[in-house]
Amino acid sequence: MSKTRLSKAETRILEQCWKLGTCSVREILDSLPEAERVAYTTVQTLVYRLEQKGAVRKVKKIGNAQLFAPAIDQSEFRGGLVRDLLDLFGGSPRLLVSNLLETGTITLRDLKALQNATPSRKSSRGRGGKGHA
Amino acid sequence: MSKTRLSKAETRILEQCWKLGTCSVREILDSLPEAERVAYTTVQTLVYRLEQKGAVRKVKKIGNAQLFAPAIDQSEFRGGLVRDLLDLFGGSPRLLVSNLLETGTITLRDLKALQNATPSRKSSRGRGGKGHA
DNA sequence: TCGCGCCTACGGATGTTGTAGTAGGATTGA
DNA sequence: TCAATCCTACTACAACATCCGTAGGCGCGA
Repeated sequence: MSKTRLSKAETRILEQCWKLGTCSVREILDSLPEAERVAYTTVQTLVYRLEQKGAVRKVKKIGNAQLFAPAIDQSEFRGGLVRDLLDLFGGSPRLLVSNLLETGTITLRDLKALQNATPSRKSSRGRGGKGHA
Repeated sequence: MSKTRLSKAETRILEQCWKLGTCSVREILDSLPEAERVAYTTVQTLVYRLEQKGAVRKVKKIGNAQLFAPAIDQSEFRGGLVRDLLDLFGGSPRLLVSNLLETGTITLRDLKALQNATPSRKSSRGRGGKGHA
């Protein structure tokens, strides 16, 4: 699972699912900001495709409305994206962060803050957190 | 420029161009690892599209073979990718680096090393060419 | 000069994505 | 009970991406 790539629009919908938790097509549609409003059936199609790809799943039926819930974890998903991106950085996360620094996207101050905020995991393979990759 | 998004396959070809420098379609093809080998004309099409998009340009003709060279800078290109990815991290580079840390993709030690390696970006424009890690 | 092999231009089959319409079943308020 | 709603399933379709084939041009060695 979670191996299939999601398109831009699909990702957008999945994001709303994360935001909303268990939700219906209508709720997703309504949660989209004006500027991104599309037709009900458009959202429906995207949700459908997300289900095909295993990114969301049907969890319940209320009346005749189907409720969906994200089937993949946000951080798991992000991890996949990062991995993809990393490929383009020769697999070097350091190069990636370097780029962030070079372009001023992130600052040394940020990094420092992160270090302090990060529970010093000595054994980096700890796998103690939420979810699972 | 460098505003046009490149597809996965196109990016793959562009990468080879960066690796090879000025090169012909055939050279690109030959440089692809076995596993990714495609037809000559496929590479040709992709190179052609890269040219359309301004990512490579014709630089010379040897015999009847056209030589191409990358027209956009690798780090410039990467910057765009990072920006895209960042959108999915709520625009927060810190979240991104956080993810890197959480997943053990990068370590605190790495970060520290980067900090030391980074000239406290007041003035230095680290225009370093091919600093491969 | 000829033919062979490599090159380019063009075209096309197939798949994916974005967007949405329609038909018809289920739900429900009056 | 009935019509107004809302939902799902299916279909449509254009734009784009991927991958490759063919036709014909060009350069070079025999």
